[in-house]
Amino acid sequence: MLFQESMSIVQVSEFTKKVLQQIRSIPRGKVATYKQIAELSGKPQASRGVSWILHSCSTKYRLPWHRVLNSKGKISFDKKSTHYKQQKNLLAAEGILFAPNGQLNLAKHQWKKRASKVRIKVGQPKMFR
DNA sequence: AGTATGACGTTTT
DNA sequence: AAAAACGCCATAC
Repeated sequence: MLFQESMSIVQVSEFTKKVLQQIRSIPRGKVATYKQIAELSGKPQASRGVSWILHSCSTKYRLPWHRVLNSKGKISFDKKSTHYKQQKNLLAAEGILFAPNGQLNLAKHQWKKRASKVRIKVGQPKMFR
C-alpha cells in the first residue's frame, strides 16, 4: 500500500494495514486489547508490534486509537500524562468509565468481533449462489 | 545486517 | 501485590 506523506512515498506492510483496519472496526463504546488486535491481524504474538504501530501512526492516520487498552483493562500511559487524560476523556465520551484504580471490566466493555458470515454453503447448487 | 525502541503480555521473584 | 525478568514482534536507523 502506498500513500503520500509530506512529499515522500512510504510503504506500509500488510500487517500494518490489517492492524489499522482492525482498530478502525472497533465500534464506538467498545474497547479492544493490543493482544486482541494482534490476533485479529493474524499474528497472535505481535501485541508489541501493534503498540509500535499505534505509537507511530496515531497522529498520521484518523484512528480510534483510544479504544485500545492493555490486557489488564488499563490505559497504557502514565496516569499523570496528557495522553492518559486525553484517552480517558475520549472513552468517557463514549460512556466508558474506569474504576478508581484505573481499571475497567474487560468482560463488560471488550469488543467481541462477530465471526464473518459464510456466504456460500458447500452443497448449494450454483444457480442459487 | 545488527542494534535499538516501543501505548505489550506472561512468568518469575 | 508489585516489580523485575523474560519473551515476543514490527519497524527505524
